[in-house]
Amino acid sequence: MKYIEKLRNSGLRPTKQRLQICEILFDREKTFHFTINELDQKIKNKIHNKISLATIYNTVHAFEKKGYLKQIPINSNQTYFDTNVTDHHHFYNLEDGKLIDLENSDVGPINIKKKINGKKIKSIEILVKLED
Amino acid sequence: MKYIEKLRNSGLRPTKQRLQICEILFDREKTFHFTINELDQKIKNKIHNKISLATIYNTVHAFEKKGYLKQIPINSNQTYFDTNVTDHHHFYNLEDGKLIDLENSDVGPINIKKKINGKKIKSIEILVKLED
DNA sequence: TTGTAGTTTATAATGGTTCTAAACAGCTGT
DNA sequence: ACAGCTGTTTAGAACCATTATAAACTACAA
Ligand SMILES: [Mn+2]
Ligand SMILES: [Mn+2]
Ligand SMILES: [Zn+2]
Ligand SMILES: [Zn+2]
Repeated sequence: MKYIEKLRNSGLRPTKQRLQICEILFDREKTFHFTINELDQKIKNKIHNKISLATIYNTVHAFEKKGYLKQIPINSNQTYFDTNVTDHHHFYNLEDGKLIDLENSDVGPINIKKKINGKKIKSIEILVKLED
Repeated sequence: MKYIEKLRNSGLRPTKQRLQICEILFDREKTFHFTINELDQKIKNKIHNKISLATIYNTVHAFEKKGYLKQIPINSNQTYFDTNVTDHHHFYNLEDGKLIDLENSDVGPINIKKKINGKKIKSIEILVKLED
């Protein structure tokens, strides 16, 4: 399997559950934006054995900590995660709650003129809300 | 009281509780960013009668609906609200979870080049995360 | 003053997330 | 191959911000 090495190199044991979750999360062309519940549904549809919800939470947080996933700041009752861990921006479709990536080339240069003493910028994220 | 008219004009009855919450929220020079719990604490410190937590939630949501407050998209276990309802951006201090306004003059023009068919942009918000 | 609709309140319910602790499984050394 | 260790999975409980409930209360118009 292609994820065994990746997990081992991160200090994570390549368990059956983690490998299956890796396939669902990372075997895709495009960025995957998801909530834990959406991931849980995808797992139920695509694999035959059961993975407990606790394991899904554990795995997502482990992957986040290792830098394979990141959270997206959205006001929702559920936390959104992103398989695209590069610095990038989002469209947020208010109708269906779905996210679309904006690559850096899709956005002109951002100039933050204000400075805060003793602080440095860690990230700059734009959220563009869309309506009909 | 200066808020009685404002509330009546919005179709909200100017109750004692709402007027007291108005004073805490809006009698200030600068933008107030807060969670429900922080507001609850401020209320406990500044007024003598009790306002139930349910009323605080009800009032904040009523004010949000009327456009006197808005939510800020932040990943936190609590929802953040903002008394500055204009379109503006934020610094987010990761150390203490505090928000600082960025006026539009603090940020250069933002150019979103990508278009989504049949959708129009409702808002553009930048979140600048700060670290030491 | 009286009626009505809007509001407040204590309390329960909801639901996403985290915790617990016992069973289980991957890995290292023998 | 086996033992032993430690990391992982799991069901279920706990947590806690938020929302729902429904009864008491209140603003206000008639
Ligand atoms: Mn996390
Ligand atoms: Mn709301
Ligand atoms: Zn993304
Ligand atoms: Zn603000």
